[in-house]
Amino acid sequence: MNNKQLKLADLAKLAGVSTSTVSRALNDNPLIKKETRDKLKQLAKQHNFSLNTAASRLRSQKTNVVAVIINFDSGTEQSINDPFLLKVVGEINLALNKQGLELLLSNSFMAGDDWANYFINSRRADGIIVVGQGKDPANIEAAANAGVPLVVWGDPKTPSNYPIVGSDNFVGGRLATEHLLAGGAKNIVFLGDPGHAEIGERYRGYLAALNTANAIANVVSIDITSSAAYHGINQLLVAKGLCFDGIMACSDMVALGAMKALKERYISIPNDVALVGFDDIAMADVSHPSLSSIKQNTQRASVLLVEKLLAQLQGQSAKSQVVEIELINRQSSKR
Amino acid sequence: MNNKQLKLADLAKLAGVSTSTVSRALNDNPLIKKETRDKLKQLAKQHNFSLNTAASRLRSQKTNVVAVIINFDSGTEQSINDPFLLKVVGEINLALNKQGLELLLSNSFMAGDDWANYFINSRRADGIIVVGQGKDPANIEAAANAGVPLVVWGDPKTPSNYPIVGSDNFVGGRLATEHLLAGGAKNIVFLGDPGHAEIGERYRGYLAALNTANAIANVVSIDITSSAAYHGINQLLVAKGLCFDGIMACSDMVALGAMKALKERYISIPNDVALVGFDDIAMADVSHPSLSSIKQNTQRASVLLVEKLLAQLQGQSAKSQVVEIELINRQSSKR
DNA sequence: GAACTTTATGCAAACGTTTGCAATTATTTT
DNA sequence: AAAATAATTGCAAACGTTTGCATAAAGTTC
Repeated sequence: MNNKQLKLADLAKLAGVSTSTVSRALNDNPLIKKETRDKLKQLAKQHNFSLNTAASRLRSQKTNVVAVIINFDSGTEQSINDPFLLKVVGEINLALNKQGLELLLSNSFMAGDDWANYFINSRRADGIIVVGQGKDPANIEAAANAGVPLVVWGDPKTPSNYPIVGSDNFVGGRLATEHLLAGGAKNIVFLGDPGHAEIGERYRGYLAALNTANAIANVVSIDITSSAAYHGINQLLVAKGLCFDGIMACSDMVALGAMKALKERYISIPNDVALVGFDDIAMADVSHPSLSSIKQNTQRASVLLVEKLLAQLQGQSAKSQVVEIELINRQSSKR
Repeated sequence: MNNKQLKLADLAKLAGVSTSTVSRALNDNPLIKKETRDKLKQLAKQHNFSLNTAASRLRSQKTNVVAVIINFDSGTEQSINDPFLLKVVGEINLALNKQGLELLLSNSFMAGDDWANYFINSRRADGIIVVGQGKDPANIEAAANAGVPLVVWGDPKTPSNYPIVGSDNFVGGRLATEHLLAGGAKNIVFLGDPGHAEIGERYRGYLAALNTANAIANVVSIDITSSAAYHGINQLLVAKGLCFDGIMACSDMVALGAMKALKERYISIPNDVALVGFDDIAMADVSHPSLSSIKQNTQRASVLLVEKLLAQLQGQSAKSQVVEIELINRQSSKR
């Protein structure tokens, strides 16, 4: 390795041109003759040169970095280890990279409350992708009002002055519930916290389906974790016995926690209780019985999120958008 | 929001001091009187000021950013969506934040082959954490030889000139196998690719345990994905019938894929075939039967990784370190 | 109270790019 | 062939911090 770090000026000297020319060449600026551009790029590669991004960012006021914030409700035990959220982050990473953008992974612990300040004013990033609306949109709204390029993964139907991309949670909830009803379930428990935006929509979808079928709602409001679900269902069984024959879970992790509780009591799935989850994480297919689920198209959503952020970075505006969902029919609901 | 972005000089003018004083104050430099420091910090907060990191990085030659590279073998289908890898990233994120460091999430697609160049020379990050050794350590070695502060999550026993933190895979493999043997299994399949460093160690642990018990080895070499495991076990069953009564899987995802294949054929777990996985991901506890597994202490490992990286950033050296593992005994191996 | 040490602050020069504008060269038009 | 236009390249001034050194103020010693 070279002892001292090459800079633009050194490269320019080597090539016998000015730094401006090299800078432009490396940025593929058509002002520079194609021939010269290619020669300089090759020289740079040859000498293992790479631009100092700090200097570049300082001068150009652009970072090519996007901050991704995993946004938790303060009350939840749901953590950065949640498989679905991490899956979304993984997909966003791929989508960003495809656009030549880098991903600064962050969370409310680092960023504090004033995201505009922490990320944008400080030139850490050009824009923000928020994963999860949380119960309190104050931070997001503040950032959006400050004019920060910002997109959110969440419930697209929530009125907002920033674009939200997410699944059609209402339809998802309805589909799942209708599917359970069609399978013969009469007493379907909704397992999850309707106070959370996305889950609230799923809940309303659930209610709509029940309403059409003249069935009665039954909510067990719990935190979005599998262990909360496990305990929630356990408690319900202890308190009231097997008073239900279907569960619409607000997430697959929650569904799996519920399944565990049922299996431990030798309650048959799907015969005694049918179950549908939400998210279609890898585990759903591998669990036994395999878990029927509403599949969220995270890949498509991630591409959309990045597109909409890019649009904002270029001064255009962007709207919320719903991503299609799909019922994945597996064993846990088969009758 | 203020129309124009405040800079250090503006703040200095407001306070009636020089920019140097403000800069030092905000960096908590003891050269500045405590009283002045506090006053200036408060002023900064009041005006929603935040340092331009681009300028700061340019001048100070430090970024406070760590690049995390998810390092895949080129041949594998294992993806950024792998729950275990993402879990590790999540833990590393927390550990970094605790030290005031930020996390640039990357992968070989963005970084190319010359990591020293892409991350360090370009001042994108001060150091690198590589998650996964991959089969070919060339990129890692090149970066380490270039003097880049670097740590790796992987098999700590692999000889290297860079610190590797990871579980005691040999002992893990041995423990798992001994556990299966103790449960009465005679023909234990090792499910995984021993060519991979970490898995190779697990395999050797498996062999050691078999050796002591005079049992015969049987390897089904597959990619580290649950679907590869599913198909691998299916094929084995088709080809040779139920020729085994135990499976030591190289990961939980792999174990879950195998379980699915077994259950579909109504092979009882653990009675006909006992199973132990590796990683102890969330799913292991939630699956049915719950999956016995070798628990990797990712949290502790992440803290160690960050510590060792920090040491290198401060010019000290750091050694590879083994993190304790633990057998989590669940239903899939109960006899 | 002069000479020194200690403490607190300011001056000004970097850090390595990008980019508006000027300058040069090559090409076309008259 | 001169004039006008187009195509390339270079000059030099930013971008907003940090930091070595100089300076000023305050405290200590003889």
